[in-house]
Amino acid sequence: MDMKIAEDQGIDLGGRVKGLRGRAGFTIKEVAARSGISPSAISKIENNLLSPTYDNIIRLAQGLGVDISELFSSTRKQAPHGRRSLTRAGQGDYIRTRAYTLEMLCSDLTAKRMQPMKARLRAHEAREFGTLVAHAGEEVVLVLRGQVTLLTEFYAPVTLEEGDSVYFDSTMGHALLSAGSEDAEIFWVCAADQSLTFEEAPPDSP
Amino acid sequence: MDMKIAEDQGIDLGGRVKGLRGRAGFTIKEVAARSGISPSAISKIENNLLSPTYDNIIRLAQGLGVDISELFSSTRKQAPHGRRSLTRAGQGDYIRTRAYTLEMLCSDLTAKRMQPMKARLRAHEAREFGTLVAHAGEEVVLVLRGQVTLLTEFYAPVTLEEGDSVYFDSTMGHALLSAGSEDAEIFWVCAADQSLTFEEAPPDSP
DNA sequence: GCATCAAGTTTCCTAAAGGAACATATTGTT
DNA sequence: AACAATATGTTCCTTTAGGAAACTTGATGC
Repeated sequence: MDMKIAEDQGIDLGGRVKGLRGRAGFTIKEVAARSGISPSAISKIENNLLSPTYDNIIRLAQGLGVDISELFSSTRKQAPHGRRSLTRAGQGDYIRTRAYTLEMLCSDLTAKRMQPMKARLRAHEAREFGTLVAHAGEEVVLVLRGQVTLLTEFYAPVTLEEGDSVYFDSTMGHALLSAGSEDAEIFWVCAADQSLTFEEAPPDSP
Repeated sequence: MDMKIAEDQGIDLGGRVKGLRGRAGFTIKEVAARSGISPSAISKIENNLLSPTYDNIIRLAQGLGVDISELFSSTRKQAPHGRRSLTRAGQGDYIRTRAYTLEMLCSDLTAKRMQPMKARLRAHEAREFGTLVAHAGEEVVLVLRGQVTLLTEFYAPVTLEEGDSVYFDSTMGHALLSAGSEDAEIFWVCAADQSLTFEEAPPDSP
């Protein structure tokens, strides 16, 4: 008696493959011919008797004529429903970098889609900053106090006044400076691709 | 004499994993602990000596803290690189709903990962609001002016003062009210997963 | 210098992937 | 009903995935 695999993760690749194949109107043989995988292996995959390797996952997606993401939980891991985190003014976690003093907000929540911060911009000149920073994701900035200069790789510098907001792609090099004599303060939200989803991956031990 | 695999498809999973791991600052052992895969297997994967199975691909992505699509080349949702949008104070697009007056910011950019808004909360009583709203995504709120009451499905109401911020999962029913006598004003960022990267999957019909 | 510890690799072995051929549904045709 | 037809499942077997532990390699003490 063979044991089923992979279903214990709640993924059910087999059902997904069977569904995609059925919707496309292919037989197992056809998918086998189109993918280069043997019919027997495809049958086993559909019955969750076999966990295909990386190479065969790529071939299988080709054979089914679907995007690879269709073979993985397209319903992205649903974040925990119903979380809430409150940070009172000034009560965040402070981090001091070369150019910024950051107050990380709601940092008790992990695996967030966004990271909100307040920042004091201590740099007033571009040279204080060094090179522009670039990383995956997108950012929103609202000026809370003072004037802010936004430097970006592909645009001329622009100065923001209190209440102004800006949205930009952070894969583009960027830096924020105080434009006035005082340090400016901003509200800053970053959306990162790869939120640090620290999740245990415990095999269910019976 | 071992042969390399998978590279013949031009995918180079190993290099990709190595890059992702390096960027995240993990050691092989750390990824092993986070993923539940043995260090030796991860080493082999990085050197293209082993093609991981479906289950281990999922675990590996978890261990690296990245989305599965990061491990496949084809499925790169291309975010436009280098966009920037500026909205001066008061110059957003105004939308008036039953309980809010919203100023949509940076609305000239489409396919954003986040939607920033300013909102005036015109409702002062829960009954003015009706039922709680719930939708996919996560939200950040910063109180700019006045006092705000946040009603949520699973928590007791809480009152926020100026400068306070809150993060919550918007799949949980929620509503925002002005707690003081004046209408409160907030900065509001919503992250929705609208990343509908749907691709044609045309079977070559004979 | 040697000892030590950490990061990564290799070896050895077992358990699982996956192909070829066979076995069993399932469906249509007379 | 029997008989083809094809579609799917199973068995047997070889190759490969992947874990445990031994082995490099490199950096840091003493």
